Amino acid sequence: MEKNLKRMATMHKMQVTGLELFYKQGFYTTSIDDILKELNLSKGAFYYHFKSKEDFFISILQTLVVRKVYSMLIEPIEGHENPLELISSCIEEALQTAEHNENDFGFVLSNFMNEFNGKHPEIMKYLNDMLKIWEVNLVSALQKGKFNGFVDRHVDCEGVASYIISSFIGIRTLMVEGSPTALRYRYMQQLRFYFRAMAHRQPA
Amino acid sequence: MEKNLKRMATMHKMQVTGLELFYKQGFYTTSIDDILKELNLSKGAFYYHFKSKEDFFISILQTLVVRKVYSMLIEPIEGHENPLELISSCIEEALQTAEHNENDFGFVLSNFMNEFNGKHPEIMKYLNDMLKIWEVNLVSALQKGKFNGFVDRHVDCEGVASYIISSFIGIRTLMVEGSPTALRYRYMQQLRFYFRAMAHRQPA
DNA sequence: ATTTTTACCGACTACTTGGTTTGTTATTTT
DNA sequence: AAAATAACAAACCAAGTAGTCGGTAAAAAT
Repeated sequence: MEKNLKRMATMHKMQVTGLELFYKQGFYTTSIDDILKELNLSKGAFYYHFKSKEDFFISILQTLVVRKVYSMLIEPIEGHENPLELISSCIEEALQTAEHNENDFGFVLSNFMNEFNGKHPEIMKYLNDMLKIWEVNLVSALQKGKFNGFVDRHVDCEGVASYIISSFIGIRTLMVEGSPTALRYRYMQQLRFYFRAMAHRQPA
Repeated sequence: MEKNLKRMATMHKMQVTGLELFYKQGFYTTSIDDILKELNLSKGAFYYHFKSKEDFFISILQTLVVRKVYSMLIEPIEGHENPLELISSCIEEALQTAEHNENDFGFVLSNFMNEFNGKHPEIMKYLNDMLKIWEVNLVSALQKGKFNGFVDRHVDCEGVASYIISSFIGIRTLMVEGSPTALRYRYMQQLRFYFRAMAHRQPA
């Protein structure tokens, strides 16, 4: 067990640094040596734990990225309050986090989708699945909101969910360059305007 | 003059094939040899016309990409009709074009922004400038729409413009995988819903 | 105490990359 | 016709790249 701990610790260190550099510099433009140099480890160590660079990346998706997505985008919208409020708050927080992170390079999922598109179907499937999970949770939150009288019953929940995801991917892409604070502010105003238009009309 | 024509022709061929492959496979993951192989040309030819790979790419941006953006996103929204109609039609057409293009890899500008972010400030500036041009034209179209009584005067044109751009970038990223037709349909419905909420209330 | 296994080192291979350089050929210019 | 130049071809180079492999120190198992 003690042994396994050491193994896990080294693998974890590599994965964390790997994600950092892949996110910052891209997968294909980051060499394994780049990662190993940062950790003072050697090729031997890497290929002892992982069988290839791709295998390494997939393990990062399965361990680190999936958790990030859950904690940032999915868990915050669970609950019985007004989903339109939950969702907009969740997105605003995600944007603020990105904004205060001096090294922001966009939305992890869409960045990698962009890079692996047409090159690696297996990895694309992982990324798509994660987005799908977010979408499903958005849809069910909205449907629950309908049931609880927060959301107008004529609203197309699937449509709204994918529109939310689209605009989020886009604003995250825009935020990497240009003034993120102003962008976030404007974006949130429009998102809330969009949400108000589909809120349940309270009988006066 | 005949000479200059030949020169231009060869350069143009290289740029077209270059854009094709860079767009499909990415800039850093496409070698110059890949492009030259497709054209049965040699390294000597390439470095006779262009001084580096980066220089080559910038020339592609300045000649091909800029025109594409203008003809697809900017010219269609010029006019004195209802800008909300012009914009939604323009976007729908852009999405349909992408959809029927069997080799679609997303929105050219955001794809490249994604790839060059943090790596090449000069190229990033070119890409940002093009996006900015689109934004400025969207804003002025909306403002004109206000003046002509198509758009509600309380609308924040800058906010709407960047929200449109965000959602477009996002939907184009999503469309590369998954069912583009369904995505486009849902997206356009939400966009039009969003637009209706900001249309000038006709006095009944 | 001895053997075995874990976790790692670092040199090495085979290959690709952007870019240089030295030709070569057809076309102008003189 | 001779010289010059434009437009390429192709061999070449240095710097990387992912991945392999023999070795090794320390810990675990026997």
